[in-house]
Amino acid sequence: MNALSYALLSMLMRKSCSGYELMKLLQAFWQAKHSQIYPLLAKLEKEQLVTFEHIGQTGKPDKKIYSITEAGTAALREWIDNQPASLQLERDEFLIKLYAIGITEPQSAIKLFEERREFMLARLQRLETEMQLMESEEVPVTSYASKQFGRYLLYQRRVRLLREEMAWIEWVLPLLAHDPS
Amino acid sequence: MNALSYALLSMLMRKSCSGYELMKLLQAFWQAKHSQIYPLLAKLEKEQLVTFEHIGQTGKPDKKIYSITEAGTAALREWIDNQPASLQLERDEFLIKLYAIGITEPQSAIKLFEERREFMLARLQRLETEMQLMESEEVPVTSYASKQFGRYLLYQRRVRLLREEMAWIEWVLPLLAHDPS
DNA sequence: ATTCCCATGTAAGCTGTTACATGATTTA
DNA sequence: TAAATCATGTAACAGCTTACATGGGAAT
Repeated sequence: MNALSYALLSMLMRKSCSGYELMKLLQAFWQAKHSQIYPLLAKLEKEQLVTFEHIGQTGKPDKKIYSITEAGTAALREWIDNQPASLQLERDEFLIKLYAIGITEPQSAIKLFEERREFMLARLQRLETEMQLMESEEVPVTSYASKQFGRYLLYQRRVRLLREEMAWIEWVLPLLAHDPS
Repeated sequence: MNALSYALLSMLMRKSCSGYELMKLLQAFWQAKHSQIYPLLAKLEKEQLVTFEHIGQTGKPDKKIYSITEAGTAALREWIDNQPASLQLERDEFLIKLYAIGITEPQSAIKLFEERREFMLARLQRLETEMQLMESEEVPVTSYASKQFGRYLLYQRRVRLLREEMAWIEWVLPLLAHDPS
């Protein structure tokens, strides 16, 4: 059982999903390609941590809707409660470029930051619409009782971090523009 | 040439380092184990993007000090200027647990967040001492002219994001504590 | 006494990406 | 007409982790 397995189980706690849907939703906090997800779901099904139901569709390919089982729920709870939260890694090519920013012309540096700002802004806007959707649902998501609570906290964190990165970019840009060289 | 190769070249632009030192410094923005770094350095040396000098030491193992070559510098600049900054991924097991936080007792949730806070606080303090060290150096790091400028911006970003995550944790904790259940 | 730091390297195995494969419907 | 979306799967390869290997000096 690797981290991605638990990420899938975690998603399925909120609602039953197809592999395709899981791939989309996972982008928010544990990016994975379909070629990794489909075989893993099959493995989890073999281990009876999830089950699936075949859904025939017209005009679209058929799909499998996966649900978490009681054994799956137990395995997930066990992991959350007892496994130390070890792993935490970041892979961001922008940061590599940033480190060696002095190697380029100031113009290139400014371009790099402006592209980053556009990218982050687009992300932030997508996130904010998703959050509004979440908050407009019947069941309030802002209390521990809600099944959406964890997701809500996760999105709050992402919005905060994105805004902070935007603020950092706005702080950096003048330092590049007013360069005397 | 993968991203890690450019990360190594990027580090070597600032100063020549041993593989061991590179591994330590890389933790700041592109975590990699020594078993990945040493063979890659050998490969970069074969391609003449870096050179090394053998340094004999007493009481400590000998080491190789790697330096970036002109070809290496050119390759790095080319990558920074012309390759679109695609990749950006996060792998944080805490976020998986967060998503399914409703599955655990509020006590477990609180424990999870408090551990996260301690971890982040320790990181923040380490970073802040490193930043003070950087700022106390003779050469000012806060302008484009400095070789440390990129590193300084990177650390500024990290401090900001860490502080924001701390603020988020402080915002979440009361929501968990004042839970009516 | 045990663990950590320095310092480099190899081998086995797991994780993750890219490419191959299929195919109707919708959007640009 | 080309590309994107939905939807699943396999195969080959690259990236990354864990374990094996060595060994003195310093700190706990």
